[in-house]
Amino acid sequence: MEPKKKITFDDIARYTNFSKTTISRYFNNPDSLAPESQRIISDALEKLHYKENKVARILANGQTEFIGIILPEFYHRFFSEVLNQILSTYETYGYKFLVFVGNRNEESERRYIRELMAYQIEGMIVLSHTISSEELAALHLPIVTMEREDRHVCSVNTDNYTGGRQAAQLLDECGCDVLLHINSPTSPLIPAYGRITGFLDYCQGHGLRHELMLRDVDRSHESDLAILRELIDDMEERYRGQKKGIFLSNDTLASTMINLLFLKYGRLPDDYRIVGFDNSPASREAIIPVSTVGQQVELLAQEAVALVVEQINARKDGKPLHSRKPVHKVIDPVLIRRASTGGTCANG
Amino acid sequence: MEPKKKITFDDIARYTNFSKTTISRYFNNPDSLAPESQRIISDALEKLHYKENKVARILANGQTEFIGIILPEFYHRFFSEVLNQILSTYETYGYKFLVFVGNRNEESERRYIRELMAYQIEGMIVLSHTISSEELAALHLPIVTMEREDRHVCSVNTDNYTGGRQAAQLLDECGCDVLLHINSPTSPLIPAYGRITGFLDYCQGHGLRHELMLRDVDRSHESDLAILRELIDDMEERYRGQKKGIFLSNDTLASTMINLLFLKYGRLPDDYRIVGFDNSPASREAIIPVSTVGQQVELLAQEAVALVVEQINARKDGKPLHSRKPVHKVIDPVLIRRASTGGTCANG
DNA sequence: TTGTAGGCGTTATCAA
DNA sequence: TTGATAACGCCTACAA
Repeated sequence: MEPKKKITFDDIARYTNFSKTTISRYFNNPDSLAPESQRIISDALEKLHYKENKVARILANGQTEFIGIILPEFYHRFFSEVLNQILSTYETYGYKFLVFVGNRNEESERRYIRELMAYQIEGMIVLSHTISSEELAALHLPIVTMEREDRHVCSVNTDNYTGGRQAAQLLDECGCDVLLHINSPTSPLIPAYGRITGFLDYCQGHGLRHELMLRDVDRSHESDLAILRELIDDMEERYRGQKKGIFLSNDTLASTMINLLFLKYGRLPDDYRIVGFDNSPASREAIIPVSTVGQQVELLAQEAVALVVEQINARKDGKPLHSRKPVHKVIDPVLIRRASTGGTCANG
Repeated sequence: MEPKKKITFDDIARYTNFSKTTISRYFNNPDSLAPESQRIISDALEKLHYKENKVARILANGQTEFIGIILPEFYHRFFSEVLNQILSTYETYGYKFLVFVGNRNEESERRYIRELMAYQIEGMIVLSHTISSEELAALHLPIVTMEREDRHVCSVNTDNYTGGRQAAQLLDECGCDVLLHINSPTSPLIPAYGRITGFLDYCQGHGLRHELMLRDVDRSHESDLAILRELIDDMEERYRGQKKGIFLSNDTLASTMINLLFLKYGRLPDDYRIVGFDNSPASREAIIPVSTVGQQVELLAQEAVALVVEQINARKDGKPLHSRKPVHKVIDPVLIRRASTGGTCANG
């Protein structure tokens, strides 16, 4: 009962008086075997405690069933949640995931990619952003990116632009006198930039007083505290007595903002309305539940994997990978109204 | 320049007039080649755009450099942070990680394990808890568990018992009249149970008035809110006018408790002292920074991987895996004093 | 310092 | 319905 030596098809073949080929068929095309043979082989596998070896199978048929994942970091819940949802698709597609977290430089990310290629991954999902989509496309591999520059590869992203508009609209409906958007300086090539343009477009289109406040947020909680404190002082001076609608680039930041106001006033003052982005746990668990533009992370992840798998299958059918332009799927955001904008009703 | 066909050692050998063996040596033992030969081969690799194939190498030498990981879930930051830190050890050891999240039943977890074994993983790190350590040990594979029952396999865990004592001691030093510990019903086989015994032992050893409040917390934020509200009412009735030191089983719960008190009183009342567990971002980002028994997650992860790698290496040296009893490494918790217990000083 | 030959455990191709 | 044989791409004695 000690499984010292590995049992191979050869052993099964010898034991059953079939050939290796037949054993292989038992796994890959069982119905081509006589029912009786299937039983015999099945029994032998049991008796000899056979354990399959996918490495050998890969070498023979080229299908690793591996998809590589490269994440930039784990600090933001968004990334760990995306990973969680991607991993969950194992139940649907059976693909296994080789995961790298590339919180370093360009060169180390190239090493990750080289390593992934060496393991013959069939596709890749990229959320890190140091490698250009052009370079990624040159790998000639099914690739899907999320939340990053994606001109030359397929991608799945939240409709950030609509999200930005929704946030502005919600604050507008709350009867705010001035709409503020706090974000970090963002490249127009990155999907999240749409939050800014969506916000601005809505405000301009509706003739709303507004202001874009770009600061270096999201570096650390401590620096965020300092930055937000300063912004609060600034706002209270310049918009004294006016109802301020603040749209922050993520829920953690929004929650921090609410905490600061709470510390100052013992409650969320009535001349403040707050909206975050993501619908992360932070928005639900904040001292005041935060209204937020929710990303459908589960759907994002599912579509990303689906899009990679699609490309993998197309390729198996001999279709060239780049016959058509890259596909950019867009997922609707879901506006979630909570207490930070006056509860589930929208009338402030 | 289209890399249609894969370049193999054969191609390089033909191109350079060396044998396949020599090409192989270039990768595995380059110094056994003449410097001139190295140059020639190196150039050829460049010119032909060779890309290594680790699957073939694995089949030949048996070393996948894969470590399997099974996590129970991703909701608690602890798990995503552990994963993050485990993945980061790639830079140190070069092992790649195949990750499964087993938020389902026993049978699906067995499927994960079977899949991992099929890919010839060299070791495994297990944080999920549906499969007994006995069954894990029977895999005859280097295994390390964390935060779960570990009688028959190696493990790395925080010294939860000491953590429980530290929490109690801190509350004691704050001059609390009564010490409360809120936790969910926990099996004594799980390391986290030590938090309870540590807390109780300290209280009993020092003759402190105390109470253990076991409730079904951690199911969802909403139910946690309801449970904690009830507990607050209960405490305020039974310990009216007394200084209450509350030790909660994790930072998220502690933060929620503080939020509720804040909502009730507009501040953290002076007759409350709060301590959490983990030192997760939630403790820093709470409206009042939460004192906490910090887990050294980076260290935990490093030690876990180190312990797996140790076993892998020992095995390569022909040593039997179970020559000795399983090793249980214990990592010290780090008490972090913050505002929820009156700031960095311990005297309340 | 380099080469020859066999093997790793499957799958694929042709036959029977 | 089943088999024989040659891949798959690399590694490892053993030789030279």
